[in-house]
Amino acid sequence: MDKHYDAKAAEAKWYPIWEKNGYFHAEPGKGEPYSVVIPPPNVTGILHMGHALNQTIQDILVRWRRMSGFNTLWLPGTDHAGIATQNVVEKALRKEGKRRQDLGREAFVERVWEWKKQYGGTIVHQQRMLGNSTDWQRERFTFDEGCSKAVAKVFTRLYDEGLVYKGNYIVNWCPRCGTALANDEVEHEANHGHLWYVRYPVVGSEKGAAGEPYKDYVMVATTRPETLPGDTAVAVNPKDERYAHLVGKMVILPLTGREIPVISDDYVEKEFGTGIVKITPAHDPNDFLVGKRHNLEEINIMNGDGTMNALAGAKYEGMDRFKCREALVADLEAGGYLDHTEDYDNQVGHCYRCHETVESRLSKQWFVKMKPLAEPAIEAVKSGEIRFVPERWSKIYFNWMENIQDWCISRQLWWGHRIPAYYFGGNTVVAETPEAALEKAKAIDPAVTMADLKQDEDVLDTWFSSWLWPFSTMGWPEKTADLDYYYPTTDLVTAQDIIFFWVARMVMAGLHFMGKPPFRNIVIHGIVRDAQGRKMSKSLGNSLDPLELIEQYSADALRFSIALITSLDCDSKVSKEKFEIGRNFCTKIWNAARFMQMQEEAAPANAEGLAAFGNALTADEKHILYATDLACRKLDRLLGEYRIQDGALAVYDFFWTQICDWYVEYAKDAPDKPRALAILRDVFWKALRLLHPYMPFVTEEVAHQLGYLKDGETIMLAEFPKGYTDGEKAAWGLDEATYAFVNAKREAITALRALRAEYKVPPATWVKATIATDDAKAKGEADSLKRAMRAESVEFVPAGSDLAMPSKMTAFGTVYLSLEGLVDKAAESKRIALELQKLAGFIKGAEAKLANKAFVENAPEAIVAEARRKLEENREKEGQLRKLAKLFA
RNA sequence: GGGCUAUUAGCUCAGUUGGUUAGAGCGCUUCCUUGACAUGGAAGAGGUCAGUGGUCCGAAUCCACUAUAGCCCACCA
Repeated sequence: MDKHYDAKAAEAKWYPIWEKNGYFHAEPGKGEPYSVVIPPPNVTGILHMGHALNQTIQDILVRWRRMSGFNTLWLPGTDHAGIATQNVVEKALRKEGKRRQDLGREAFVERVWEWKKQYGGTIVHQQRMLGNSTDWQRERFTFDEGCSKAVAKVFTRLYDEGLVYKGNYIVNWCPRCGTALANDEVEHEANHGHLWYVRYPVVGSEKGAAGEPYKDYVMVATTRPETLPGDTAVAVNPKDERYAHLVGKMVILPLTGREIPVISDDYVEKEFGTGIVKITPAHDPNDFLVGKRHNLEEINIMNGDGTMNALAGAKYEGMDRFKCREALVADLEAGGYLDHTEDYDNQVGHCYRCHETVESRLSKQWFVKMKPLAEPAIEAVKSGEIRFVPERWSKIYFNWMENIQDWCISRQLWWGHRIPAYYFGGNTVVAETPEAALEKAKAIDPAVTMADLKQDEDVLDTWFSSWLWPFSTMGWPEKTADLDYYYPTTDLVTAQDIIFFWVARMVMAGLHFMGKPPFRNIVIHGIVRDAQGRKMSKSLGNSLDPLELIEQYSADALRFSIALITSLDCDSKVSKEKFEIGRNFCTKIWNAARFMQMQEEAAPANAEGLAAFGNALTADEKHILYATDLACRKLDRLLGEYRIQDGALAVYDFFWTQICDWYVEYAKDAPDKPRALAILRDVFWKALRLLHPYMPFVTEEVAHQLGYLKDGETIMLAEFPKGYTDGEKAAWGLDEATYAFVNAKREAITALRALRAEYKVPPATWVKATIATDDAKAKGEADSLKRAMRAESVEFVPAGSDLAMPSKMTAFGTVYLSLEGLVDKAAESKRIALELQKLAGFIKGAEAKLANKAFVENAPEAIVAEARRKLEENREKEGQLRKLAKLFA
């Protein structure tokens, strides 16, 4: 083996082998299925830390299950991402000085497909760098033929069921993207604006003095004066006595002369502003509802691009909405209608894609009725059929589901699934294909031809295809073996920010169209943040690029470090240094492997293997076997509970501390080296397989280097270690007591090393150690202790012996270090005094505890006994120290 | 306004049915380069577990309140 591990070479070598040999590929049929669909990244996307986190978790679970014998499918793919992708291509067009309108719809869509062909593979390539064991033969795209079929089918079916409808509705509208947005595509941000107080004269009021043109008026407060020309009423609260006399009267809309009524509605809050609100049904969602209740006219005064139209008045027509605001305010002031202006902070909606201020706009859109879909989705989580991990997310899910709003699904874009609704002569038909639509149309009017049918211009919200992902990717609406076998999927792993966008809707779609939930467990992880806890973003420039990290530290290092900092309960803060942990661990694994190989070359491992050893093993050998057994069981349990981080920590500690720090040190000078190495060989192979889900590349490379695997074999498909059988454990004499005995022995070794350090005895100096114990087994460890302690002698004296030497108490016995060298008496005396003080504090506490009747009577016996033992021990220690203090006095 | 979460060592975090003197990694201090590994080894310093009150023999852990921070939902023109 080379002195240094070449991660880059190993990673470049193994991934293509895995892929080519079909190790990622799953076939329905045998065994127990385990399936996961990947949250499809945007086809325009590049791999960021969020993906790295998300996919590392999935790959760990998937590799673990696959090795554990499950028939495992991890299904990859990408999302066509309507707005995002269209924006990217439009941007490219702009560089050529063209707009999409110049190309026309068909040519533009063609152009987007070309873009996809050329650049759409970026993220998919990057996912391979991470080591994702996704079944690439099943790679899907939300806009591919099959998924598109599923979308058309779903739309048609919902329409037939009356769950899809087209309605005049107030929607969030992005003037820059030129499309409606769903509620959750709008981000609210703080805005420093103004509140303008405007007088609306009561009809019939007399002209007043200058600056106050009418004597009788109502005053409204508004943040959006530019919508004034669209007002069709002013409203007061029905309980507001101040204005009761006005209700039913008419007022004059300033600058237009139009007369509008004063109405009363609960929506108005008495305390806010003047307690009088202008009602603009076409430009505000609340006003829209008020307008519906009071049968008010809806006057749309704005164009789709954010400019004013003719209904705003000739003067403002064509003006941008913000320009218009300024102009209108100036005119109100000039006309004496503006009373005063206040600063006012509120929240304003912005487009989540392009950040433009969102407009409320009246338009015809398609909607899905969500209530009937939500009810079974709530039930599925309540009943436990679907489980959130961590469980608390279900609360947030319920909260949303129970207050669900209809989903606006039409988008005024060109890139996406075109709505399968066709119009002719005032009729609408909805069908999966144009042919089917024509047939339906003919049933209404036999004379209709294809040329008469006009398909709806809009496309569907991207999430309208994503919500079908778990089954559309498996071939639905066809009946397929995949669906039969792999649906419902087992785990869905995603971040909290798309619970509503995606997860909740998948649950609804799965239950509605498949009659089964799309997945059993929803695993929600945190977001990756920077060292200061800020979200990673391009504009802040605080993003870490996973590809750079792979370049610098290796994919295994990235994966392991991510796993180690991943907590499902909170967001993860990362900085570059964190990835050194993973890299260092890779190096450690490599070096340990080198050590084993070198040792084996010098003294070949016992070839007969572990079975031949019977009950002749040393305590240290039993200990490592026992620890290995524990590690296997522990990791299996932790992964089953989605405790990726705890698992990483457990396997890290097992490998580094148990194997490298202790067992390898033991094996160097083991009494029966071939046997010790044979054990190491077995333990190491188990460790590699435990590590494989976290660090697939280095484990594969080392497994081959060490000859665990031949060419053409892979650790990916090796059995995940289960620990040793009861039979093996009995034959070798593994038990808890021996395990504890060796832990105690290590404690003694550590104690002696600590004594050396405290008394400044150089590590190379041979010392004399004494241990006070009556345990006959302990005495049998003398040789091994000598080596570990670098002691020329280890003597045993009866427990309770009282030697005038520095000592430490351990579970193994009291360890004494004979001081032959020189010691700074004054410093020692001071240090001992301090320690005595500490001890006295503890003894006092422990005595009080044991004097407490309630404790002695109520606490479990073992706890009380332990407390007694501890107290005794510390009293003894105190005595020792006092003696030492005299020695140094 | 409604909901959720967090607060443990200088930093990032464990601590899952309440039970030894609260742990890990990084950082810091001291010592160690005769080969598995300095991307390493040995030892060490560092915490009244945000605060107050309560339940209990016993609380980082359970309850209440307070403070601070963060997230989500809904928004008052």
